Amino acid sequence: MDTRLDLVFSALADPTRRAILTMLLEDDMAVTDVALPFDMSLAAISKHLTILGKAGLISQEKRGRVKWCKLEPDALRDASIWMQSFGQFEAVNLDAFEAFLDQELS
Amino acid sequence: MDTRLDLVFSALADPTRRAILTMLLEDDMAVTDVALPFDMSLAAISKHLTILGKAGLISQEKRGRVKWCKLEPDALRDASIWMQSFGQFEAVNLDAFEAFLDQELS
DNA sequence: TTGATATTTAACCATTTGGTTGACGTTTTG
DNA sequence: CAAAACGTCAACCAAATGGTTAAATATCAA
Repeated sequence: MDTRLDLVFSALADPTRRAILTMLLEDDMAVTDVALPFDMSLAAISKHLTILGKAGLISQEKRGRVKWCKLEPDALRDASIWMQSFGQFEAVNLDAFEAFLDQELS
Repeated sequence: MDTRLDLVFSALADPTRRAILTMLLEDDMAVTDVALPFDMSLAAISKHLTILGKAGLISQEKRGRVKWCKLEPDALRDASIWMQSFGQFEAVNLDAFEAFLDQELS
């Protein structure tokens, strides 16, 4: 019986899934388009999206034959709060965020 | 080749390991004492501590026959930044975000 | 020195994970 | 209608994960 926190952290533990979330930061996307930049089958991406969905990190809505994926950043809140309890982290460092984005997108 | 972020998030994905970190929030502990509240062998706890150590979330120092475990909250910083960024900039598109960054950094 | 305490290592096991391919059901398009 | 596009499902596979027990290695105490 996984808790929500288990699901969120293990979803985030995979670099492909983090890359997907980063892509969705920009805009909602169809499954096929999400899969495009990855050297991996569509079925594999579909599985990753299911995992992200079960963790609550994205939602998926089917319109016609296209299934749209949408980031649900609220799901990160509990996990973020959990982590902050461990440290006196300063407010988000934007330089660091930019550096991470670059890294994730490369 | 795991990145640091992979290691941190997958370390956090296990409830036993999160519980260990919570215990260490209070004080440094010996391995045996860490293991005490868990219904699990000492060897299993030892493995969990190794995983936490490789993620940089704890450090271990041996004094005599006792190995002390110490929380290293700095390791959470990058992961925390990564997560907070999603929560904070949910609706942003990258163009707007970059414009915001330019303004912020000038 | 002998024995107890602290911890890791090795071998093993079941389950989960992350990937593949191919077949399948829908929806759109020609 | 027939064909293409979108996405999932099922079966399979190798590797990783999380646990076990038993043996091994240090260190401390009597």
